[in-house]
Amino acid sequence: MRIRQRHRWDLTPKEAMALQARLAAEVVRRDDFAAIGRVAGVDAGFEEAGATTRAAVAVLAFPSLQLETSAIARLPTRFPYVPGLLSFREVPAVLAAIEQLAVPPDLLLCDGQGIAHPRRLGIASHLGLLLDIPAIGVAKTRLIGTHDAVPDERGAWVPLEDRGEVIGAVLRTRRGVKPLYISPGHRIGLESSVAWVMACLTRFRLPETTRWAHRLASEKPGKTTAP
DNA sequence: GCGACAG
DNA sequence: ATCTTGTCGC
Repeated sequence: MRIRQRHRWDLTPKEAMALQARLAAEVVRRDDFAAIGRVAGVDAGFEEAGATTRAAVAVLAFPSLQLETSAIARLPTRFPYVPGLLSFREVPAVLAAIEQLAVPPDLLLCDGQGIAHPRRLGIASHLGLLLDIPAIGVAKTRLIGTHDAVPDERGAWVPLEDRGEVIGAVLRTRRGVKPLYISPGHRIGLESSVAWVMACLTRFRLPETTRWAHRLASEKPGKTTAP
């Protein structure tokens, strides 16, 4: 799919923060999509001690959750990891990977936060906005916000709050494991976000989309089901 | 000034 | 994220 460049990427951390504040106003926090038959997972890994960013997108058919297609892109890393500015480090490579897809996915599950972010523009919101595709943030740990204890029952969740606003959900995807931090990215509400993440789970802590994307972005090459 | 801090 | 072996538990 072709992607329209909406802004530059060679920004200073200060400029990046200002841009986030502007883009956040455009994020749609309610369901805005029709039938979803293809769900994609996106993630990034690093090679050569961080000099190269390797992004991957894995497209799964829904509801079968069978891998339909995937794409990988490698780009020179040009932004440091700064809490709150993760998208400026990973999104360029992710866009390069998604650009290789013939058909755009109907829903994106991103590694990281959606609106559960200081300026309400985590990587899932930023990516969803740039592609104009519904997106959900699926993070393994917390960036901001407070919450109560999560019942140790698969599917149980409690609201994640910040400054008097509910910005996400802390979801137990499996008994006995650390919960996931789910937050709307773009064009989807909180309850739906939780429901879609649950719908992409099988027997593991992470949804299949995320597992595939992470594998493609970080697994050492040369590994194959050899006899 | 002192912690917290997605990947 | 990444550097890395064995080990505890279902």
